[in-house]
Amino acid sequence: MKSLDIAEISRRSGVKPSALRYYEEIGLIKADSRKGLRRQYDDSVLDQLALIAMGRAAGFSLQEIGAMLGGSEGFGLDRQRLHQRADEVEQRIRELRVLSRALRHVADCAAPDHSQCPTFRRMMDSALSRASRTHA
Amino acid sequence: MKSLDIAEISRRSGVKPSALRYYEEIGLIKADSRKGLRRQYDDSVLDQLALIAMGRAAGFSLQEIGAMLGGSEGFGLDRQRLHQRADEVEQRIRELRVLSRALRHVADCAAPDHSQCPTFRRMMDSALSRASRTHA
DNA sequence: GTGCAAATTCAAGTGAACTTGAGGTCAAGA
DNA sequence: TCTTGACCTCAAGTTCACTTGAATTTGCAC
Repeated sequence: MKSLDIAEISRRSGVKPSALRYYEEIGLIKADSRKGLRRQYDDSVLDQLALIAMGRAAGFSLQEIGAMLGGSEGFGLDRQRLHQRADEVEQRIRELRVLSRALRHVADCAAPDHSQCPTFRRMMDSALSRASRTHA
Repeated sequence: MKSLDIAEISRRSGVKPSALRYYEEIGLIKADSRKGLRRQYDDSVLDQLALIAMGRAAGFSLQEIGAMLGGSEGFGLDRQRLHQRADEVEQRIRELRVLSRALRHVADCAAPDHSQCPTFRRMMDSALSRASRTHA
């Protein structure tokens, strides 16, 4: 359980000190002690920060992420909700796979107008039908 | 090539009229005509909007998305860059897979402190080593 | 002990992506 | 023709996630 200062945490996580203070302010992470005024962190915050970054990448707000990670505090940890969140992430992954394929298609296909291309149409149509179910 | 009004586009895409006007303002989409003042859209904008939504989900800014989709305008379309973007999307997908597994793990694992759990540690360590390569 | 680079707080500022509101226009149905 | 509801423009406001700057404090190398 070694203690790391804010600069070290910042260096290892890629998150700026100002952001680390902000995360603390909104209750996402905490420094386990102070050396004078200076924050000292347990290295487990590195895990937390990695999860936070992934959560952000998945499109969750910091509040939502806080609810997921901090759920264990004060007796919470809604396991069903967590699986639901994982489902959302997997849905997002499916979207991104379509996007990746679409980008590569556009990069490779000679057709000037992709809306006519049957391959492209097939991709978009399946994406669109899935999307309409989502925001319906 | 049927024309749809802004309400219909909004309904089918899930994007609010105000956002559609905003997208037009920044050059992401365009209405192909006006009926009086009112915008009339070609239904191909539905494809574009779906791609925009996926791009947003992948974490790209509207400007970046504009550069990807609008590249064909005025002779651009950097195919290599597009493959590079697809690579980025696939990297993001890998992150999200880790997140999904981490969430399900936390939901299912009885351990109170996951930083001790070897399964969890393995996931996080691989994620962390990949992350450090990214922001190094 | 002295100096100073690096930390701290707190308030205000920033950029992205929209939304809202006020005031005006107009297509279409009764 | 007249009404009316949906659309328009343009400026200003909002939220989120931070960043920046000013004023202050302090751990640590010398």
